[in-house]
Amino acid sequence: MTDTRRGRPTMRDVAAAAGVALKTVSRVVNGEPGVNPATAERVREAIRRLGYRRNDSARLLRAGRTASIGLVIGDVSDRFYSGLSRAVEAVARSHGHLLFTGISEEDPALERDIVTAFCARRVDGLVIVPAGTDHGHLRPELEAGVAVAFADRPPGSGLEADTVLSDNAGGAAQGVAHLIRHGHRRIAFLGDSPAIFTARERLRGYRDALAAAGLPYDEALVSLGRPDPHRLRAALAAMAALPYPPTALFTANGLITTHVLRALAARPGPDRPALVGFDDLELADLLVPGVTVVAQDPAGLGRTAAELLFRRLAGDRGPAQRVLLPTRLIVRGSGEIPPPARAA
Amino acid sequence: MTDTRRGRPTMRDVAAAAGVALKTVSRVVNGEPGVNPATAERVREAIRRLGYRRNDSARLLRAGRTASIGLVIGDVSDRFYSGLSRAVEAVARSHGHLLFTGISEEDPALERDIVTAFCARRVDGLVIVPAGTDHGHLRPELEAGVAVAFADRPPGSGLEADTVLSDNAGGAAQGVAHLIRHGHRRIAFLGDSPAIFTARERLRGYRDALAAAGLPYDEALVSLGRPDPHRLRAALAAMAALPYPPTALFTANGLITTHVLRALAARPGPDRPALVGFDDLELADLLVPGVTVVAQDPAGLGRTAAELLFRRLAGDRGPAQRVLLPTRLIVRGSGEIPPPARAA
DNA sequence: CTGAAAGCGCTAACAT
DNA sequence: ATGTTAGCGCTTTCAG
Repeated sequence: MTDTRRGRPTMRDVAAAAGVALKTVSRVVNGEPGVNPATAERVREAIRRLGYRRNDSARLLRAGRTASIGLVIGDVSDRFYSGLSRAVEAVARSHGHLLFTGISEEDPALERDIVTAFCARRVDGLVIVPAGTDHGHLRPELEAGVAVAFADRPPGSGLEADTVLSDNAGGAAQGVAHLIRHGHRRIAFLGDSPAIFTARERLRGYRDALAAAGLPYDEALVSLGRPDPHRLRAALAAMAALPYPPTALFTANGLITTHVLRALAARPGPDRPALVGFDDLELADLLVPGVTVVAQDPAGLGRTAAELLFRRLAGDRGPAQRVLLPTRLIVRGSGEIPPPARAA
Repeated sequence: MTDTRRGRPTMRDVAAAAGVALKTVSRVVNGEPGVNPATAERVREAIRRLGYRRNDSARLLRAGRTASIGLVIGDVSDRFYSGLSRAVEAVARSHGHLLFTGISEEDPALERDIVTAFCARRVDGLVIVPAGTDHGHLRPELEAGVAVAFADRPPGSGLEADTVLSDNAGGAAQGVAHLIRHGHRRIAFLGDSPAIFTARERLRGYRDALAAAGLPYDEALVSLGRPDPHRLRAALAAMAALPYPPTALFTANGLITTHVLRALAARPGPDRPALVGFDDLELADLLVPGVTVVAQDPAGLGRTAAELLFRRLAGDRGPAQRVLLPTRLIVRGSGEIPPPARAA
């Protein structure tokens, strides 16, 4: 009732109320030594009466940093991104930083807007899962001292920055080799658009595994493009109509795996192809057969990227690091279906 | 090379470089009228040369707001929360606000810490999915003008604030009624701890549906507690050992549904109970049978809460609103299994 | 059209 | 032990 002054009480108000100087209030608020206990109590009393809370934005402006970092991802509602986010948030918290989250919808222009907005707020650092391929606009920020770490995909345009990736090629190779080990010789690859780094890497792993087993690379067994149900159904139908259809499928990301599983369920046949997917799925163990996958570690990507970031913020000036996180093959049944006798 | 002055260039630097006053730079940067085009060009040139970017944190300190809001959720890596987050982010963006995300891990103390940290930064508003039951600490913030909206669960301790909820009781009643309609008379309820608002509400819906059908409420068929696999398996076993075991299950949240599905899969019997779950699951359509669920709309909760928040920020001083969002029954098979003949 | 001065809320540096 | 001054980077008066 007394304080209908627009807005919240400031240190100045507290000082006036307690009959001391501004700086004394500051000392009490920050627990600095050199304040007479009685005075301190008077100040605390005033703080309580006025409901004073320190304004950290103002404090940090003075300090020249913001104790906040920005995270840019494609879509929180995706399992992969949300696992990554959670880890970044945890690391940020443990370092006393707040986290801004921005969603790029995998749109390079939007990603750039978000990054710009974060930098305008002077975030101390950025963790980016890049949608764009040109990150030249970040160079001035880097030079100005903003720490940047990339996760899941490397930055474009030769920017030097810490980067944490899954072993996409190795994981895909592992998955394909698993199918080969189970007797398959005609293995289809259903992947995302080759414009996407991880998609290219996984395709590379597929080719590596084929080559290592002395199997030919057959373009008719490879379909790349947006993870669209129609496109995938058409691709599967085309492959099924081949003289020697594939006996196994490698689906190169989680969304593709689910769409393909739906397509297979919609057209149940006697010779169900084996399937190994990249990315783990919730309930994958409850499907029949269970879905064998190459799982990556989204939380590990986020945690590692954030930790690299804070190492930079702590003063590390070493050369940019590139960390590769291993993947893990989870055997559940779908990848162990043998090829039909006549096709083996 | 020229500018090794610690930190980034400021308006003052630009002014010096362009040979104008600070205020003129401010005018150019903010597109204010009343600057001679030639002068403006000189300023722009200096901005380019120095790589100047306005510091929004400083600008906003002056403006007395932060153009940011805080979101407090239990766990981004949960489907429900991530859908909600995504919606809140979108609304924040559309209003030119940045979003801080804080993860409470459903821990009231942590929630409070996060809220306090957000308020110390002077966020303009908060969207909270409350874990705590006491939100008295928010009263001063509300009085200071911070807008607050609650989502999914109401605030504790009689705080008056906009709240958006799912129709938990109605949805649960709908799911249970569906089972009753399919001939079930002994329906188990497997729910979360009654300490949780949504768990209580869903239990209420269960009882309502039973009452509406003239069926008795049998405590032996109700199990409440943490969504722990062991606890749930034990509960299911105890119910199966009853003289008249349940012929259908209502699982009151997504996690419980998945644990129960796993338990049922591990012990396949002839008389598989029907099942309806609260919360939709990814791949629920691909299980056999498909999982019938009562789906809520996490994005709707987030969007609505954020919109209410921005309405407040736009000046709405009306009484606190409470919005109830409908749920939707999705029929997929598990909820339509009839009771065994002898039990009907 | 342009600029000087004051101040947002706070802290660091220096008095007293 | 306490207070004064200056200033973080910007915008809002108000004067020229």
